Amino acid sequence: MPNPISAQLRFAVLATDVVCFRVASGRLEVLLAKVHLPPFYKNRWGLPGGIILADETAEQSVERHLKTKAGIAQVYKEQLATFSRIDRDPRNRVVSVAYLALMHGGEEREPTATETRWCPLAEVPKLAYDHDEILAAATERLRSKLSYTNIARYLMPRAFTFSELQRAYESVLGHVLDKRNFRKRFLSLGLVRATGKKRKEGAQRPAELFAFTGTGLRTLGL
Amino acid sequence: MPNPISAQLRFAVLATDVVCFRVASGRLEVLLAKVHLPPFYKNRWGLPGGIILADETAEQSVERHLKTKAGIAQVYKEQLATFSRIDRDPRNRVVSVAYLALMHGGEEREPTATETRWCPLAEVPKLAYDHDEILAAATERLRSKLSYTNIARYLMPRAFTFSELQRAYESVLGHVLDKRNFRKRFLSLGLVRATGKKRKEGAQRPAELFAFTGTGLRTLGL
DNA sequence: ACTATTGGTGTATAGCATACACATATGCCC
DNA sequence: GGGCATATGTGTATGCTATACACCAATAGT
Repeated sequence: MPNPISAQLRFAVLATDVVCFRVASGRLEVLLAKVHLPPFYKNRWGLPGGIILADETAEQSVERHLKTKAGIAQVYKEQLATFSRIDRDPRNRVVSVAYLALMHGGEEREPTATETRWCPLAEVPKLAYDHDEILAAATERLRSKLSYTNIARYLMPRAFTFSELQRAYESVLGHVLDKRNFRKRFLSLGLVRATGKKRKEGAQRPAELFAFTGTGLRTLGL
Repeated sequence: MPNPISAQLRFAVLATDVVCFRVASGRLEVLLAKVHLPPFYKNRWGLPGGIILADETAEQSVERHLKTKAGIAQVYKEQLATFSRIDRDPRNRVVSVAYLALMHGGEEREPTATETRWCPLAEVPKLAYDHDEILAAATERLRSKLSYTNIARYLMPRAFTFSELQRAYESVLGHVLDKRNFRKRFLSLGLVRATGKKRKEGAQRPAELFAFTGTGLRTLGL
């Protein structure tokens, strides 16, 4: 059952897929979207995404699909890679430009559609299409960029404690870090600054609140 | 004058472009292809590339165009990024998946078509489409990967002297390096091994020949 | 044998990443 | 109010890695 649009074509159709991460309750979560496409996929999960229209860029396509499917806007995005395996879509030839998107969990931006959900990375089921591969690429990109950029700023709210920041790192990297060295590194590199405010939360010493310095993504060691 | 193929479409056409580098005579060169497309471009230079067919992946498309336009095959390739600005092609909507390709200059693989040429990076003219931007991205990728991978292996022939390897680095990085530290680094990381052979070339001490160890791309510091 | 040219070698130093243990501020319970 | 539980916050010693730097060696040509 070839799709009538691409069946007449000698060329591929272009789409985008987004791997949107957040850290919530100290866990790394991915945004998933329901895929219902009998006879190939029945009630599977996949990444949100869709066609690139003739009058939009890949990035605009990502924005549109995130907004439409999950009510998410204004998040950090970067292009990941383009996936072009010939049989990656069982219906017809679709080439997909994949994006990595990051947001923070504190802001209570829950998906509007019931057809999307946040899923802890460790519990992601087998996904439709080649989305497992795309997710793996995104995870790898995020992991490595955490070490040599300040990309974590997009996973954190405006103000945060060092414990929260460290938990974000640990949940992405998958291993624990030393508290003192962690703190020292961020402060000596000037990546974060104290806001002067404190957060009281439960029966313990109040934590100082920090914010990332500057704006935008910064690559270290340049 | 809209292209008849894409004019009927709501969607973009997909293409590839390749930035193919080599080091020859101690300079970094890039492969250019002639673009003749009145009234937009008259005898301009651009990157080699072309359409992705319905039955080929992006990588296969790159291989096909490199082979067809310049007679080049069997080179290292990696995906760079996808360029989707709406007006990047003046005729119609074309989204391009750009690739970085590397080869060594020693092998005398000269372009077969007269419509392509090797151009030293420093002398590249203003290119057609958004190819300046693509070239800049490729240069940046190569420069940075040189520092944290053994990607230089694809710019070198099987056996080479340390002087040749260092000249390759210097021509890409654009600055000179210390001979002793350079050598020490490659040997202590086990990236290269001595072949035991020597090359006599002119009125000076013969140089020992080295080869890269292992196979494939290796990322350091893992 | 002398010269010109490129090849080849070692050490000292500074900066950075890592390992590691205890005191502090709060809320809660008795 | 005193003691306890919990998360916050701090400094030093050590090893490794990157860098800076100068001289001798082997050959070809004259």
